[in-house]
Amino acid sequence: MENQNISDIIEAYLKQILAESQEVEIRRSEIANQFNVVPSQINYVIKTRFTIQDGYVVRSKRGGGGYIRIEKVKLLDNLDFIDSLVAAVGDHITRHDGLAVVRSLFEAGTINRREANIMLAAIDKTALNTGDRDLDEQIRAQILISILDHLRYES
Amino acid sequence: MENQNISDIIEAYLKQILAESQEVEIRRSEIANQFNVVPSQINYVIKTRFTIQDGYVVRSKRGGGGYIRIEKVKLLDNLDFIDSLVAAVGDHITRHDGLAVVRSLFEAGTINRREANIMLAAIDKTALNTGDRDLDEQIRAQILISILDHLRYES
DNA sequence: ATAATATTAGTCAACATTAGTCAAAAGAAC
DNA sequence: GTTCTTTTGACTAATGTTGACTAATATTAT
Repeated sequence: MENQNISDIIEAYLKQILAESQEVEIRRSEIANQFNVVPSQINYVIKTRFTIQDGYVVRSKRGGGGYIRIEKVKLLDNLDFIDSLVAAVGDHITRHDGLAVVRSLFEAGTINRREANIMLAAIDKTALNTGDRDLDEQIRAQILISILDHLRYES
Repeated sequence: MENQNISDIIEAYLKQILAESQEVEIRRSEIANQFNVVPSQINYVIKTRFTIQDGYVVRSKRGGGGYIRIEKVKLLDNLDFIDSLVAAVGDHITRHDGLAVVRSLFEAGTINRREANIMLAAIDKTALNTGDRDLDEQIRAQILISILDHLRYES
């Protein structure tokens, strides 16, 4: 414990605030200054220690009055299931296999029919049609994973 | 909260009036004066926060007795509403404006919070990140229109 | 009526102020 | 000493602020 690196210390600082208040809002440069590190180290801390798998959702805004907001969310009981689907999606997925992923979610009761239809609309050939099949499959994978990550918690 | 930018404050001021009275009419220079900004900042606030995607219609007149009028759009029925959103999306749309479209659907009651979050996940920067901004905006538009078309006959 | 002037709002580009990305360098763990 | 993690900083991107210039409309003078 006496040999903590600075990232661990910043992590602990933020989590201490989160233990009491559900959400922290910081100005990146202020925290960087406070701990005497470069601003981008705050991004590193967030990227490695405040992921959705850890139960945190991060939003930010640039420009005047910009901020980084970290929110503690309640993770659902479906983590292994979501993890397995994320793994199945990988970094490329065909329409056919994408449909199977959505169907799995529906059959598991994770999403209802309306939600399934929205997902399908987002990944069907109307939506994804760049002319480059490989690119379409890549984007389809990213869309699915982005949605799957949102299904990990209540919002 | 402690360090809001002035544009957010002006936005909140206008929306507070709109919450009670359906329509605001301002004199640009008066508001600029009241908040101690240059007049063109009022245009910036309107352009970034009171778009048709957000559900607002803005009319103005120059010259003596000039004004800017902001009206919260009355949603006729779902179909016209979706048509207007499809038109607003066009063939390119930024994340900012895409978010406004989803928010409008939510506020209109066309979709619920869960559905809104799925839509947002499908068009956010995690999902669309090809490295080519123009392409991202094109795909974002296609995804939104694909979903909007589904909502048309589902609801 | 027409022209000149005054009074509004609109546009656009420069500048300012934030956060994000990425890869190289440094350090720690094994 | 090889690999993984952390630290750093140069560059990028998003958003907000400002002011000079333009455009539209109304009012006043002729």
